[in-house]
Amino acid sequence: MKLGEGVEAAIHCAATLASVEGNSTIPGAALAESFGLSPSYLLKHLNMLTAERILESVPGPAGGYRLARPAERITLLDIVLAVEGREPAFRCGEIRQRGPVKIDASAYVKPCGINAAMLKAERAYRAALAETRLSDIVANYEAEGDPRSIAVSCAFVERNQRPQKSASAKQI
Amino acid sequence: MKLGEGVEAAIHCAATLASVEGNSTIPGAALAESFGLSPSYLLKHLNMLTAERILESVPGPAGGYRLARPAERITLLDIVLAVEGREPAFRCGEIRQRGPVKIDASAYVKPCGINAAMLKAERAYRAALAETRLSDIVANYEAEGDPRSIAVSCAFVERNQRPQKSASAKQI
DNA sequence: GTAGTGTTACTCGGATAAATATTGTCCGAGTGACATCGG
DNA sequence: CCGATGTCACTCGGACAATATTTATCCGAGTAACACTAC
Repeated sequence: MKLGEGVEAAIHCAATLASVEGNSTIPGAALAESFGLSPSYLLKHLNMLTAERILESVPGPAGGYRLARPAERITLLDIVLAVEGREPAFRCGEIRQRGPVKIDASAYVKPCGINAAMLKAERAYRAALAETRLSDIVANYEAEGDPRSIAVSCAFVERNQRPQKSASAKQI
Repeated sequence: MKLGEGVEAAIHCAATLASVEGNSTIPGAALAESFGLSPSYLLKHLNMLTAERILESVPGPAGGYRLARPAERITLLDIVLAVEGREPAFRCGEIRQRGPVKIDASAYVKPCGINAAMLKAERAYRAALAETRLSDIVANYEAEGDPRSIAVSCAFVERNQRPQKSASAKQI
């Protein structure tokens, strides 16, 4: 029961990208510096977000990342699943069948009750994450956050965002 | 977002121990053989359950493990936390403060909104696990499970359970 | 026959290696901006 | 002065190590049962 450290970085980056205007982009290196992370490693996570159609990447000079769709349509669940993988945390290895006493497989057609209970809990977890949209995170930050912190964030975005000419982005 | 494989083994072992009568015990080696696991490794997990007062261990010949309290008072959350640790899966590293632009720490007294959302989801996860008691697992298995599988389980318990003389167990 | 005693075999428990996943780093492919050159 | 073109610098993307965590194994400490001996 442990989430990778990259999840936190991915969410922060997505929240930052939600603040850029229009179709501008921010380079991954700038995001990494903003959070004190290794640029090369952060790209790995941003890459996963791009593969899941949450971010779009623009190559070349003045390139970078931007949200692939409005922040209202991106949930925390989308980001967590993109970074950590879609498979559930609890994987039933069906160890009840691995004992020395072998009986017919037809005795195990019903799903393991333990597995069912664990998956039910995970559904509750994912449902809670799906309730929170990225726009909620940004709105809450702008409403409740400290003015000084907000000023720093806005200055960072203003300084690093790079406008794009064409409205359509690279679609892999 | 990945649970260790030992969680599944721990829950299965606890469910098996819930079926023994009185204060009898089952050796860890027998449980390991029952699920096709390494005996020495399973003991590591059973040890954690013992440290958390979920199981009791009886040393010496005719020793083994048994539940430390009735199955009605043991939840899946108890077992998961014992094996995986109590700390939450999402640990906020406060990377928002680690950027090159340093401002006063008083700007970050309010908890990070991202952290709050992630912890809220995790509370939902734990609440769902806390709703399921070990006795529910056993009852569901006895009601819905295949008769052949139940027969194998009962035979295993009958064959490996070892009655204890004293009613009080070792309290570490 | 019964109580005491020494041995023994069985249990758990923690310390020790191997395997795997995660984290971190590096270099290459691709692309658009920019400067230069020609008309 | 305007357009075409070649170069270049900047971007992302995937391949390559280092570290941390998880998994697996081994050996030792402890304990109660058992057999044996003495009474």
